[in-house]
Amino acid sequence: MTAERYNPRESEAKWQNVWETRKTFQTSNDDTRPKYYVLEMFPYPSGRIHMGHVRNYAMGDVVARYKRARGFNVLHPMGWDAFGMPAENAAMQNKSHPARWTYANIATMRGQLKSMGLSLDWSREIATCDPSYYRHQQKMFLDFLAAGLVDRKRSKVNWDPDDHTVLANEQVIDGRGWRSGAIVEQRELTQWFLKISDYSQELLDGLDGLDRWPEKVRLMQRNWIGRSEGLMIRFEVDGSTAPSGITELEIFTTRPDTLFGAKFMAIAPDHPIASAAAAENSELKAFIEECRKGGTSVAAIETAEKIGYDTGIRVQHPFDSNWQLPVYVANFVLMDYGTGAIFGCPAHDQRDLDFVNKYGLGNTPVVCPPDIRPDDFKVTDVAFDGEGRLINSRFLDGMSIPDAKEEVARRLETVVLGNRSQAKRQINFKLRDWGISRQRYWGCPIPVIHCDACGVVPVPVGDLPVQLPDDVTFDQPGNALERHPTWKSVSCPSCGAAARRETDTMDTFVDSSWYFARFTDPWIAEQPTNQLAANHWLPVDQYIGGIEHAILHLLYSRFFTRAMKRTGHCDISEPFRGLFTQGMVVHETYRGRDGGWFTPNEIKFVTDSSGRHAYSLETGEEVTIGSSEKMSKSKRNTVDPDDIIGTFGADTARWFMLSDSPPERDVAWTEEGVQGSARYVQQLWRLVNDLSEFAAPVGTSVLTAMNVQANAVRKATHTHLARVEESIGRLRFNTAIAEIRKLSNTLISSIAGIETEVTDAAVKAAYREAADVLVRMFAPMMPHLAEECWSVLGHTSPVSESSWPTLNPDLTINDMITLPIQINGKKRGELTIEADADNASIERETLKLEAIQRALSGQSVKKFIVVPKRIVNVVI
RNA sequence: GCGGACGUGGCGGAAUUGGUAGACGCAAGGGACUUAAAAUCCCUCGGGACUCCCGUACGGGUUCGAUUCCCGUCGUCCGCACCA
Repeated sequence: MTAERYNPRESEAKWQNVWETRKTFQTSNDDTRPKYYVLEMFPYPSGRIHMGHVRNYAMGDVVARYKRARGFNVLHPMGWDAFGMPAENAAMQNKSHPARWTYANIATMRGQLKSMGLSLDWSREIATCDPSYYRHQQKMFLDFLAAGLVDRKRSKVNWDPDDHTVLANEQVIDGRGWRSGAIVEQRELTQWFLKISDYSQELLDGLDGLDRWPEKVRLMQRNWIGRSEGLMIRFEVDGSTAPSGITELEIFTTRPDTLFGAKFMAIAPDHPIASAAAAENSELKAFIEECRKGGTSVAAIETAEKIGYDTGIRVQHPFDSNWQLPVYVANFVLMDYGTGAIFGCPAHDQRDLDFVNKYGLGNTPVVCPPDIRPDDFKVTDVAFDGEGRLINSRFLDGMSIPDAKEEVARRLETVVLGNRSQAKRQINFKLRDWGISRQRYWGCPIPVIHCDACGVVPVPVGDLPVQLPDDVTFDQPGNALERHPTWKSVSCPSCGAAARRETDTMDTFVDSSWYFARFTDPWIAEQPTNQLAANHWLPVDQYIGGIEHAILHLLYSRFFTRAMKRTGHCDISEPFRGLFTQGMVVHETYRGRDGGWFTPNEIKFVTDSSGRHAYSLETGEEVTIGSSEKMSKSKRNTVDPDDIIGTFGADTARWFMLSDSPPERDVAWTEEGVQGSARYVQQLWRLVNDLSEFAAPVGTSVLTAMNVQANAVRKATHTHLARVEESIGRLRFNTAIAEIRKLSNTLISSIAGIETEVTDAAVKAAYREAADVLVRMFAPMMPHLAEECWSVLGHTSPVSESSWPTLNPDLTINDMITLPIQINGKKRGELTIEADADNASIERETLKLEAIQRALSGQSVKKFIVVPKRIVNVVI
């Protein structure tokens, strides 16, 4: 009866082979079952997989295996986000080639992923650095160009001085490059842009429909898109105060209601009027220089002191020709938002208030809070931006803010200034166009040619792909394509004259903006997508990845899918129907007295009455146990998945990753926790072996349970099955695991008393059912162990090919239930009664309870509250 | 500064979404088996003045009933950051 210990090393390799031979996880595009597309964010081939990958792919695999068992045709592919800077850095260090480094890493990591036993369709594997992938990206770039979705313009860009390349706005975090961490500089360059801002409103509206996305991510995208409604107003310039030719100043405001509180105008240092005025004023010129210098450094942004310079220019107030306002150049006004000019109303805008307090321009409140008398309302250091009624504003007095906004808009729309309305309603967005030019070698070449005569000429589709040359060197920084001796030189496709290839490559976020579509038919050579397959499989039903892509990747993909729709590559707009963002894997940190970090492998632990202590294995020195932080090389708190899988097996690693912590939260990797999971693997193995001896043969049907014991087993089986289904459905893997453990605990106690054998047919049938259900329940989490158990139970085909157990809802309902009885909301007793008892009998039986009688101590009952099947509350 | 999330035993967390707070696990303590260890099994495990009372950061409110809803305070974490 005692089975040998389960040996994960042998079993896992064995079953991985079986799955591969049987092509269990290969997915056909012509399958009539309902489709389900589950995808985890594909990895960057950095070298080896880390615990974050293990967690991400374990979760995706549970979903994939569960949905497959439930009868869906599941698409679960894997690929490589293979272009990018680290490959070039590695090539530079090793005097090698980025491709060699990348493909070697892919081979290693593919092997590691396979050792996890993931139910992936490897026949669909893609790598974005492969010409068979990026040629299609080039084709789509040309289609986007033809459709007017691409722009080439000279603009101020974020320059990363370490990586020698440009970064998109989304890739600048706290003034630093997202990858290099270098402080980003501003440079003026001609760059390629994808016109994501054309879709600002659509991308914003689309968020409302993404009800299976985390609210947090939707909010972040909403803020990033940054819609605001307001009014563009042109102020007439007093010609006697301004350089010649300047007649008006156009501003954007969301608070036209506060126009009578205006104290000054402010324009950005790069504003054309500022430049014009600076041409005649060297002091102003110096001030503008100063603003530019300070503008981008982290320190300058943090201190954010508001400084300004009065240009001497004066403008007319739109509602009072006798009222003039001074025009300042101010460092806090941004040229690339709105018109690069504002009017300042200090009483109701903190920034403007700081500014006037510094330059002594005063303030006039024009919106009065509801609970203050207008005469008493003064603003000194804190601007008021709440609700209220208009004051000190002539014809607006007494109005609400929305009414006043409307009134100002209505009036100024009808005023004509220089042949046009003085004001027009305007919606602005923070979202900027997506700069995709990168001055790097290891990326997808932008397929255009520059001809002196014809300008920018697209590469003819027949000439695609524009392939990266192999003979490149990385002995110096910068773009290897730029210094290649011949690659650039081509003849113009249009006129045949000597011309130059574009040497910029695409941002790697372009590569990841459509890979999910390519997976639906990665074989098609003529087109980026097979429309039929793409429209069938997309959107991705469940996408799983890290929160760090909340804006970058997830916003770009939403845009790119719309652009693909517009250019006829697919017929959907939203790529990801359901999104789940998983938490990080964290680990304790260990630090020696000298501040050096220790890896978990270099530590031994001692727990005594004074608590848990860590000591260096080598020197015996006591080491400080620090907080749990994201696993990182710098803090040396990493654990290598290979070691774990080698020691405990993939199932243990997967199980541990899914238990305890809710998936969206960080999980702390602990040695004790892993050992707990490993123990459970053996416990299940013993249980299933025992059950196989007591259970009826495979295929014995359980029609009726004829006795109490069989019935109890069946009820436990179906009750926990129902909860596991519910938990997996909500991606609550931790509670699914708790329910599986409850069932196995129940079964362990149930068979504990059995001495020799079971003779009762009903009980044998119930154990057969319980064992078969149990194994299929944990199969998505621990697929290898499940296969081994399934086979012990006498099944001949793999559990990965069998269907999910059928729930019998009748067995989750009890005839008798136990209701807690409260008196005035405090629990005083319990009542066990028929589940279908009516309220009258519940009340009658409640009053018979001794504990209740005692608690009542003769007082009369005011009210009886019976919540069916939940609780009884007696109010006295 | 603006926006958001969260706060439950020694620890990770659960609570059918307003109905028995602490499921499941980790750690710890006690015991059995063993020459011993590992493995395994059994018991205890929020606090207390222990037929009862207190307890879900703190203070209030709504309710028959609040971990859950509302208001305020404190704390932690995250995102955006001069966006007019």
